[in-house]
Amino acid sequence: MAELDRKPDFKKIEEKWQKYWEKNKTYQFDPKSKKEIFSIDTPPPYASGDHLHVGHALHYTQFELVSRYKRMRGFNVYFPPCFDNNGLPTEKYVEEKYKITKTDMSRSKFRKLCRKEAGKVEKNYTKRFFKALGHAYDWNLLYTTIDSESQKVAQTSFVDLYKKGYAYRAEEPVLWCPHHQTALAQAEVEDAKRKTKMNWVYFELENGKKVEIATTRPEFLPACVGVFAHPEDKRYTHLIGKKIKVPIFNFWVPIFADDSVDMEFGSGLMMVCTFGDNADLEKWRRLKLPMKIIIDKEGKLTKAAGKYAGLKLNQAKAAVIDDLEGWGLLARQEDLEQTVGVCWRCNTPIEFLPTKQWFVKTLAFKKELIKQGRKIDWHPKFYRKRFEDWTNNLGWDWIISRQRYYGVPMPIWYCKKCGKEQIADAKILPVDPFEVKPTKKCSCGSGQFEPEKDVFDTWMTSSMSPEIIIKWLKKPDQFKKMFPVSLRPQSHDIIRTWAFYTILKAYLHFKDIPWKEVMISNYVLDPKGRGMSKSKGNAIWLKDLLEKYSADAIRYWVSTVSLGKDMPFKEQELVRGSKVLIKLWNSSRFIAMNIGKVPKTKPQLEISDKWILSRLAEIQNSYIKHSDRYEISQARRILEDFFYAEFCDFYLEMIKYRTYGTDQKSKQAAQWTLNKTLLEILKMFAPLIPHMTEEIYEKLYKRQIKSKSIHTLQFSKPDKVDAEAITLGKQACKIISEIRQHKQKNQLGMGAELESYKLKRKPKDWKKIEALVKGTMRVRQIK
RNA sequence: GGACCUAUAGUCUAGUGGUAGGAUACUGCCUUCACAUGGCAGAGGCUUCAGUUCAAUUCUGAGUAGGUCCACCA
Repeated sequence: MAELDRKPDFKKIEEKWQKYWEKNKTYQFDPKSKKEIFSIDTPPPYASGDHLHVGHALHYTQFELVSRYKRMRGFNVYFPPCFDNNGLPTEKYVEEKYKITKTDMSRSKFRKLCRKEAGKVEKNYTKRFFKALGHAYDWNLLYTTIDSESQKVAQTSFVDLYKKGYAYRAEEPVLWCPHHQTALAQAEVEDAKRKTKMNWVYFELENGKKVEIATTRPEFLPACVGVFAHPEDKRYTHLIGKKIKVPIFNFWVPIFADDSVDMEFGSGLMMVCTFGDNADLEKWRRLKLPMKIIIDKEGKLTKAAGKYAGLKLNQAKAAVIDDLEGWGLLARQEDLEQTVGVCWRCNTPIEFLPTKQWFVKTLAFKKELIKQGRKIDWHPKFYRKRFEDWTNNLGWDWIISRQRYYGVPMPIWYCKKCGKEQIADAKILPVDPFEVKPTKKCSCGSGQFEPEKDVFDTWMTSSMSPEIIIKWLKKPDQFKKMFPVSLRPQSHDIIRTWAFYTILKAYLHFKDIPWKEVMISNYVLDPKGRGMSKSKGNAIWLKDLLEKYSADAIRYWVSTVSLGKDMPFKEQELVRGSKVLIKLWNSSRFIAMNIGKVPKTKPQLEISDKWILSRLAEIQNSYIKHSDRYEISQARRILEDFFYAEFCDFYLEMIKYRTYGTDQKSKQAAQWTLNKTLLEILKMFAPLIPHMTEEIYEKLYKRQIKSKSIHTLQFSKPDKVDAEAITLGKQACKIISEIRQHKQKNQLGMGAELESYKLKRKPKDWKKIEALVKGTMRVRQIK
């Protein structure tokens, strides 16, 4: 065995092996292998900037550990890297970086710019993130969400859904972000709390009397289409069916009765406008009220709002309140805590705007989707409930069209004459309808078409990620063999989007589940427990950590985190990781110095050897049991406890008197046991700390084992456990601790020789461990 | 309003129907013999109440606190 340096140079070791793995294609998928395939539907990181904080490191490393573990469990691992460079984030990134808006240039020019920028970011990510952390991707399998194969899959998916009657176009009020000026899906709307004012406004009745109506959105007065009261509200029953005059605008609207009105809220009278909020929309739909639209796509008021036309919503609100006050129509104002739906990207409150959009039928399949969800193994399992809650509560079909530039084009044209849509033939996909014309004439006979301007919702592509990674269209045989894929790792915030849409698509296309298992990972919070982000200024950057700690130490920290729990980031966890690495190095160094030539055949083992080998077997069993359930942190803890508290603290001390001594048989038994135990320990640590274990493997084992890398080895089958050896070993450890305490109390070094020692209590089988204890603690006589 | 998760030393974390294990920080002792980025030792802890039980930190119920999702939000 070769010797190890006194101190390891972490950075040098890391760079060396990162290069080696790349050059040797250590993690390449082997399509010819007969091993069972384990495929991972990797989450694509947004290539929209270079903000890499420890949260990303955690998220991506958590399942990267799994890929390494599965490889060593004997699977043929299919682990593709990927980037999401599609959709809004990229578009916004480019707009911000160049200080432009997308309308400043042509669509194709803008898209080129987006691709260029995304490409730069991807390179940066790869080098400074995935490779710097030693991630075991097969880079040949790289995909991005905007590349032509992904576009083809997304478009093919749409064409298939259209043919099956699951995709339809309709004009109706949709959730609208005035900032991004696009329609949004329900999943893209989040709640935000804010303070606002409740305004008590006077409306005038037909008899000239005034009544108060409370509203948070007086700017919507011009869109008022009715006033509602509860049918049992005695204050107002006499008004039902009569008319009421809207202040400032002085038009009359009817007064209706409806159960949904809360008598306690406000004055008990509710004004309904098209569309101030969900409740308005609901009543409009149910009661077929008229529609008065007073806002445009930018969130400005239209001509229908009279003198307020052209103002933005919040300006209009201020102006209306001013006028109400000036004319004595404002009874009073109250502070109010309000929750509003906002765009998840820009926090702009969403509005309702009727527009023509494409939808995918979703509401009709709620029951089936929940059934599909139950066929999938969720880790941890309680997240399945969240999927079901979301599915049960869905109120809208999925809007798949977006009014953006950068994204996958929708393969649709519209007849200029009759307006009928023509969907591209599956054979010509991917297609940009701006660049290609339909081959067929419209059924009305016209050959003149208008291309669809909208692009797909980014989830239209992402929801097909299992199909994309295993090449649904390019390699149908492979697809058949590998679908559903093995594992989807993802974070919990996108269960309602990514997980949901992926399950939906697999069902609509194949009546199947997309993956067998889902692994939901955590958020890293800052040390005070808040979410980490660049904008909050509390992010801890990976770059800074990598300057201070080794990649393996960071990976070690990841392996301490349990699934399903968000955790605040604590730097002290990295200190522990660094210590474990040093301990592993030093113990290996000690073994290398003492091991000499390893006997080829199994020698006659002594009691301490049998003890540590039995314990090793027990550890191997539970390590595998936990890892198979993705309980990486439990597996790691069991392994680490064994390595520290039994292997280093006791076994290595137990064999010193034998390796330094003259009894060759005893020495060889110790060497044989050391050699085997350390190798298995290294293998179990290998997925967690790949650089350090590879370095030690190279120095100590490469010559005796054929494998070029520890990472392509498999875990050995655990030996049978010798129960007696375990009991005796435990007793020996207990007695050794007792003698250590004695030496400590008497201010003796641990290596000091003792003439005699009297045990507190002699165990039953003392004879079997007497020599071991005496030798280890250097005591001549034990009574 | 409904649902889910969590509650263990200053901090982080394991575990159990019967004396709660470890890390980190703190204190003390120990440097020829792998390791001071070390070894050994010390001090310090089960959210509250009720129930089941010979016995509850563990099981059951309720409460409290924190986190999360959904609904409501005129």
